[in-house]
Amino acid sequence: MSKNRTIIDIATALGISPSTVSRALNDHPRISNETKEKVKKLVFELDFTLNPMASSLRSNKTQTIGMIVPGISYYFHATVLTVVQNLLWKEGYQVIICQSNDSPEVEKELVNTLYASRVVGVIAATTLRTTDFSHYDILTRNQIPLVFYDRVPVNYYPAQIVKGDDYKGGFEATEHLIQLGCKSIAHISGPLTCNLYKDRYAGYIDALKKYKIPYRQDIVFFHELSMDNAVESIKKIFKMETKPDGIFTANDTSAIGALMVARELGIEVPKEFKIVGYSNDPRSSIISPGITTIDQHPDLIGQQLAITILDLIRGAETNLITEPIITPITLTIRESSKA
Amino acid sequence: MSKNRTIIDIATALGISPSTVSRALNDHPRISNETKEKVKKLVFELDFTLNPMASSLRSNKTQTIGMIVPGISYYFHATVLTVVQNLLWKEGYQVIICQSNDSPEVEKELVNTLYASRVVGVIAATTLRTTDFSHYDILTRNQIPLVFYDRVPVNYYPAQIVKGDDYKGGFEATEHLIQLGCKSIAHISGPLTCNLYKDRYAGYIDALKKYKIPYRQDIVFFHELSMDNAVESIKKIFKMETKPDGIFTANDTSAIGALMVARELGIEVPKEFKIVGYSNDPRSSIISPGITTIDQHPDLIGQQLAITILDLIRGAETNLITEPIITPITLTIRESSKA
DNA sequence: ATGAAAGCGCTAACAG
DNA sequence: CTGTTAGCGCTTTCAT
Repeated sequence: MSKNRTIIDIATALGISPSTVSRALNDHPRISNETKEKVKKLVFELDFTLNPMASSLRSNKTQTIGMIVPGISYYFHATVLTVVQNLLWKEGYQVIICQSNDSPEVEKELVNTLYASRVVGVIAATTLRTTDFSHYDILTRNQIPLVFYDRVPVNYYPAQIVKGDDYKGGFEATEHLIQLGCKSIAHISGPLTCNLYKDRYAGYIDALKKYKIPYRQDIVFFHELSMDNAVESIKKIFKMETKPDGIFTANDTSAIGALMVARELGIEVPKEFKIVGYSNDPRSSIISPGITTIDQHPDLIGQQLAITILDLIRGAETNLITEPIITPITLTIRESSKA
Repeated sequence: MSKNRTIIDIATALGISPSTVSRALNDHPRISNETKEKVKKLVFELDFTLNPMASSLRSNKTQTIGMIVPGISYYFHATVLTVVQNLLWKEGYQVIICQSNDSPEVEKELVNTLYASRVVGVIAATTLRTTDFSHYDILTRNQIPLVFYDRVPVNYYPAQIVKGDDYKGGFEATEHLIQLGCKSIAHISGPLTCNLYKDRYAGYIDALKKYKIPYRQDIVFFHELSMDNAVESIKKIFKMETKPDGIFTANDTSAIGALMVARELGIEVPKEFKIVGYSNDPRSSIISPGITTIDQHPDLIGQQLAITILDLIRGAETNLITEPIITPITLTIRESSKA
């Protein structure tokens, strides 16, 4: 194991002091350009890098940003992660990705570990069932910038929020079905404790109101958005006397479930029954008929997250938390909702 | 910002020395159980955690493992990452995930940065075009455990390898088509510089040989496995005088492409043309007809990776590199290859 | 614009 | 089994 070089090696080689080398490397203003260049040249030649542990220990600051997601492999989060990680890496930050596996207990532990690791910022999508956010207090209390995205606190919490326009998504999905002539539109929603479903549901309701379509409680479902649950609900729908002629589901898995049940029962989509999902999961474009869905543009959300956390970290003195940042959505029309 | 507690606070509160606290916390063998418990109790009560920077600086060891992947959002890698990250986290390691975006230059930079970060181990899937692996030397030269998976060095390189059984996958896919009665089987492969495609291709060849099916150069394609490339190749196939009656593609995207072209041209799958893909991408089960494919069990690969890197890290003194570890694959039969 | 000196919080010899 | 003493490599006063 070749012993690592230190700042002292650079200093002695150049006949200057370690502090000067340190300052040169950190672009300290009161160091002559001449010295800076001299130092940087040698550092480059020797392929020297500062020991990040030593820097962090001394300055009590890391270059690490924590990111908490329910799971890496969900399409939406994977895409957000990809963008965030790439952008922050370019800015010299390590991103440490943590998975809550949708467990509030694990989430709590993750926050503590991230805090103990002295991260300089945290980006988090909470679990579906997190209603108490006090385990994040340790961050806010210590002025560690915190940005929530996607699944965010429903009530006030002193952290920045970045999220897709779920209300608009719900509204446009429903309006689209109405404009296609649907008279009775079912809805599969997740639990209303989660902002995502609350907002999409609100959009659904308001679209119905706008077009004076009566709300039918018997065709609106609230449950975890798994395939099994979806299939069960859809089957109920198709057994009703007055069947709905369309459905808006709060995720694409449920929409796929709806399509499968319809196929099984010989109900023609979109002719007899129209479907709109949510998220633009890759599967929704592959299945036939393709499923109309709301694209949340996870890449845009990722970009916004990177920008936001960097702003907060760099301007940490001033309190920069603003109103929630809402990113746009796009209704993506496919065969499942053609006229 | 509440000042963080140190080991000294614990020591003075308990009337012992900081080194004893340190040793107790690190489960040093020559510390009395009594003292250990006393220390751990207080540490628990105060919610104290060691400053990882200080520990790392002093011991010149981190608790960080680097992982290099082409991209987080590829289904296969996302699944592997999920498992690896969860398992290593449980063992007290941070995983720092890096994306090469399939660029050898970026990959090189990542290795250097990980080395500079004093990671204690690296897990890597190289880019499709990495043929020179010398940028990994900095790790092996400094005895930092290195495990390649999926895309691995084709020639000898002194690092552990974990990979799916690509040869067998290629063989079984092809044999399956033959047993279904196919007389002429096309193949879409990636570049043979990459072990994945080399091995799958070798399996294809050997299955043909075993069943005495002549190799037709005009129906075997080597190119990047994108949808566009696949569509182009398949169109060529269907224009031929003697059309093949089946195809084995080295990934699922190409298989989906094949299915789409067939659908467009009114060629019935599986009746006239049978398709087998590779990877068991979620899309392959959703599309209709469902696509027969080779499941690589990314979760098993992830488990094996976690076990392997931990072994290497913990037994770093002895050189533990073994022959490549080959994980099993499973032929997953769907409608695209029914008799 | 630069240097000298102190010390971040911890672990590891070296004692005993 | 435990305490004492040195640093790990860097940044940051405080000097000049």
